[in-house]
Amino acid sequence: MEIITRAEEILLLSVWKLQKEAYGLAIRRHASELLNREMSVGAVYIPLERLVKKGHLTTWESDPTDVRGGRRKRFYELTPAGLAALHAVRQIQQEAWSGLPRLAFDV
Amino acid sequence: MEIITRAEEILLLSVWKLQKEAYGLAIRRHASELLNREMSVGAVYIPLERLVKKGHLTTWESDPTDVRGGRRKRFYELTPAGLAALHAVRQIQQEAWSGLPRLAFDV
DNA sequence: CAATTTCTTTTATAATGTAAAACAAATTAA
DNA sequence: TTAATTTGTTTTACATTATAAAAGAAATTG
Repeated sequence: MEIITRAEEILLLSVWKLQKEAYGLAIRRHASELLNREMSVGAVYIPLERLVKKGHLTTWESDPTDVRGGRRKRFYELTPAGLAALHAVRQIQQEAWSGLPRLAFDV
Repeated sequence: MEIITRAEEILLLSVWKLQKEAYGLAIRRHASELLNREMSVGAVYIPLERLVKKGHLTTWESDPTDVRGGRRKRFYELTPAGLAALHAVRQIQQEAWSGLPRLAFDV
């Protein structure tokens, strides 16, 4: 199991969280909130495409909506492989954060 | 607060966990166990130096020990800034993993 | 003193992350 | 009906990070 990067983790979780509203700019907004800083456009679309190529996401294009400027969107959805990658990284996190001794300056 | 990468997180946590035995090869062994794969030598020493430069670790050289081949080691220790960076990333993780809806294929 | 072991540093390259610009298509307003 | 505005994606160019592999260094053992 190839371990995903933090950016990939945040993007996969954003797709998961947004459910039927998981398209580029919405994902960017949600991930930016999680990280407490504005992600650039490229920092979202490029990793998203990589995740599709890796099989962690599926993608498709919608029809335009009738809101002002509402052009066609590219939606994303988590695959079982993407979910497995998230579970794998979650497990590593929990292991890494367990059994830590006290620190001199933390007591 | 600049968010650390996953590799940096794993290395900082390894230093924390190893306490007085936190030197290059021992860190490599511990981090490799956490990740379930052998990290290359460069994948450890180069990020460690970066973490020192960023102020997340301090470092010093020991005297040689008297085991076979036991030459001088370079030790590392977590700084308060390094601890703060770990707490920051931990908080982001927990936020990102909360409130996730059920998935069709996970139910 | 040659071989072996432990350990760090360096080098070269691949992969990832990011900002900024360009492009596209829709609605609104003049 | 066309210029401006809005929403959205794609592309480009570059910086940073990750990694393997090789080299270098210093210790003990036979």
